[in-house]
Amino acid sequence: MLPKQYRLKNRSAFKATYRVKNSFHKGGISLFIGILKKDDSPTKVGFVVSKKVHKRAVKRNRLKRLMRESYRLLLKENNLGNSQKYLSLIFVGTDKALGKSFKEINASIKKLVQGVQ
RNA sequence: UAAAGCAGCCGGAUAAUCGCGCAGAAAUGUGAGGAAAGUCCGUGCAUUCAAGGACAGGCCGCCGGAGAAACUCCGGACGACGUGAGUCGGUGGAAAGGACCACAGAAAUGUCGAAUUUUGGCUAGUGCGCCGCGUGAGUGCCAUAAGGCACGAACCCAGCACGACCAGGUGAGGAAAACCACGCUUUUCCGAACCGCCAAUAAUUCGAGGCGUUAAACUUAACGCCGAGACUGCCGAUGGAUUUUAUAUCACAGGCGAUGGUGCAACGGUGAGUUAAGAGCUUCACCAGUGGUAUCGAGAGGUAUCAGCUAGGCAACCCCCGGUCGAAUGCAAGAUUAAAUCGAAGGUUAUAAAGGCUGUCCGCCCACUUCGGAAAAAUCGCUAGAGUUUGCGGGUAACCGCAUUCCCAGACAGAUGAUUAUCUAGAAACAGAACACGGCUUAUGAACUGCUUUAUAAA
RNA sequence: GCGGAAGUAAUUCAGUGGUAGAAUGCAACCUUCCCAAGGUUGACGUCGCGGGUUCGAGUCCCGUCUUCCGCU
Repeated sequence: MLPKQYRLKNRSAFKATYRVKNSFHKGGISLFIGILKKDDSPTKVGFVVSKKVHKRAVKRNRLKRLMRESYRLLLKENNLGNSQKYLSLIFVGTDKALGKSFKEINASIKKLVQGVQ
């Protein structure tokens, strides 16, 4: 789990990020990007796995934790590239990403983050 | 030894690195389950409403006990299944009444028709088909890893038209819509009441049919009664006919419904007696049910005996009986603080309308009431409880009592994770708290333990 | 978290405890010089799954799985 200042909270913040309609897809994971930053506050991140992806909470939590852990490691290495210019990011997991190992998830997240212009 | 039955145990461990929630000033402590699941029952807790009355309605259903309660648990009774250990059971009433019992069968619980009373009903259907980010076989194109895009029969379907026939018609009054027309207008819908028709049930009456008795005298009358009942079935006592006068024959009257057959089920069953053959025979014996009595048991019920009553199934269809339930909404309940507040409709004299009294009606209440939209922050509720561990006592048990010990998640885009190595078993199943608790149901990996039964072998 | 509905042929839908149906699609044949349309015939079903009640269950009762919808 990330520290609180990096977390995207609040329903309206999620709505605003989706409304920008700037998204990339890779390996069953979608990345939604919000608007550009104006001040120095840290980039906030949300992780979403819908109930439609799988019925069981354990499988959904597993995917969310893997995505979160992968992002945390990249943040720690300071290897996030241009993505830190934006105010908010949302990673959405789909049924294709379900059941994949940490290595595969990590590769997808890395490509997504470094592909941001 | 093998195969079964019942019960129990466990729900990964260790190390390194990088992380998260909560508490705390910090050090540090602590952090998913046996089912946290399904939401199938039952509680607590919270808010709103409840003058009163009537009627509906839900749930439960062998007996005793436990429990806050329960579609809960324990012990027992009875029934069913199993060689057995055991397992399963929504298990009151069919003699208050109604419905249903296909096919087969003579017949499925009782003749047929009409009238009156009562109750219910009085259009089915066919064709064309709006809308729709509704469902969508199939087809085409692009990509060929997944897939994406387009077309799309048919169905659902607002509505429109036609409308057979087994009977519908008149219509006070009310509502909505339309207008060069504002009307004693037109159209559509609802509809009290009346007339008529159809169906059903019960009661009564009448008729038809059948049987018996009596009378007349040869097909009628009077009185009484009425569940049906196949077969070239069985019988031929009684009455009759025939002529061969008999121990005969008769698709004659009549007697019988045993037997055969149908079916899930045929009016308790089996055997004897009686008889012309038989039976439903106030005949006898045994078995089953039912009722009475005695006795054992706390009771469900068991046993014995007498009566001689015999009653189809279905209540997991309606119903009856007994018991029980204030209703609604669920912690996103709700409380406090702060901030913000737009539109539409009806009423504002009274009535009406709308709203409330949270199943319905009567009855009562109200003067600001209803509906829709937008925006949503913090704190509390929130976890010490029908609690956990161990021991003793009571009880067959469920469970209860006393003592002792411990404090053991509390989030709000939502914590308990990732990687590597070793081990059990080269790969650990099912599965993640969201107010709490008691049950039920379902999912689930590997290894192990105890008791019991049956079979086989040996001593 | 709470509440409601559905599951029947390849598809969309009927179905009063008693032999599972309709339309479209599919297959074969007829018709035509050929195709379409039309006509005739046929295959299509564990009534989501598992128990129970009943002589008999798609229908009644219980459990379970899946899908969809609504409230917040």
